[in-house]
Amino acid sequence: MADSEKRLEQLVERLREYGCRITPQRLAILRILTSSENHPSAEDIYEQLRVQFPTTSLATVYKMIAMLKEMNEVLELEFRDRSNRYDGNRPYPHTHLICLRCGTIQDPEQSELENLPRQIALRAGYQLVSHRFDIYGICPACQAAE
Amino acid sequence: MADSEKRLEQLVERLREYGCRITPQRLAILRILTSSENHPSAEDIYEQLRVQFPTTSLATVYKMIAMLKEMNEVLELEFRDRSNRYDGNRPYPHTHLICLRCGTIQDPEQSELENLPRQIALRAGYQLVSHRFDIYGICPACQAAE
DNA sequence: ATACATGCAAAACATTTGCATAAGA
DNA sequence: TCTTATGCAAATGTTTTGCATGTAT
Repeated sequence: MADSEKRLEQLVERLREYGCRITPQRLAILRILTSSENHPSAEDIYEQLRVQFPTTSLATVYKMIAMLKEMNEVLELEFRDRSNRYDGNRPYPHTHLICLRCGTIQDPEQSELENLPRQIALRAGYQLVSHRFDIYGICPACQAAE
Repeated sequence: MADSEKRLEQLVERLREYGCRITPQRLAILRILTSSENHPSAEDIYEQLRVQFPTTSLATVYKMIAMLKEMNEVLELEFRDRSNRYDGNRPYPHTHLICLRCGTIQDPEQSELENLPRQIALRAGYQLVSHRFDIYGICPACQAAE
């Protein structure tokens, strides 16, 4: 898909500006992140990475993610009871639909949250930094399967 | 405060119905939870509990929390990078304002999310279970202090 | 009396860190 | 060449679990 290739090039450029070396492992991680629509976990990324780099480690994946977080180029969705999940295509806060059965995370068509986070923050005197809006439920496929 | 006492009695009643024993430790944990406006962590609860029960353990706190979660009588706000935080007064999903500097968690006056989670879930064919709406920023006190 | 709760210690588990080796620039 | 990245192993920190002892009912 053209979109994910464009995003890949953009990320490579940003890494270069940032003074990072473009290693084959990093390129592969970026490719996995940008071509992924399903918010992979670090483990997911690692599994895919091992296809090309059988001796790679989870530490490499985590170090790359840490770097991308620092650059605000990946969105981290934290879960204490499972692995964190990552979105390298939309690295800004946005609404997520999360299936509690199969673990799928998708972005709904529209979300109309608009500037609610800003309004609420402002009203309470907070300086807005970020927000998180997750909707948890059972996805259509899991409903059909039960 | 009358509200928190009423909530406490309600919880004790629910525990009894559930077939749980009302131990002094459990009563104290409930008291800490219901009288707390600042979304304590398990550690916070433990520290307060130790005042009355110097030999108590974190395991006791966690086991009690697990029981209350099972009964849907406590809301757990999960954070991977810090401790989870708990709300025993409003055990249903609601909007949170979270200060990234001092860690305070408060509930905004009004939130006008209304039935947005339900609408979005429905539109995507999901069966709604729960949601999470967190707004992260810097609270007024921390802004003044910098 | 007896089933359930407590509290200690050890386990679990994702993520982070230290460090020697490897390899981009 | 020389600095940065990799990948192994060990550490971290919160939450969970096992089990012997204690206790509410």
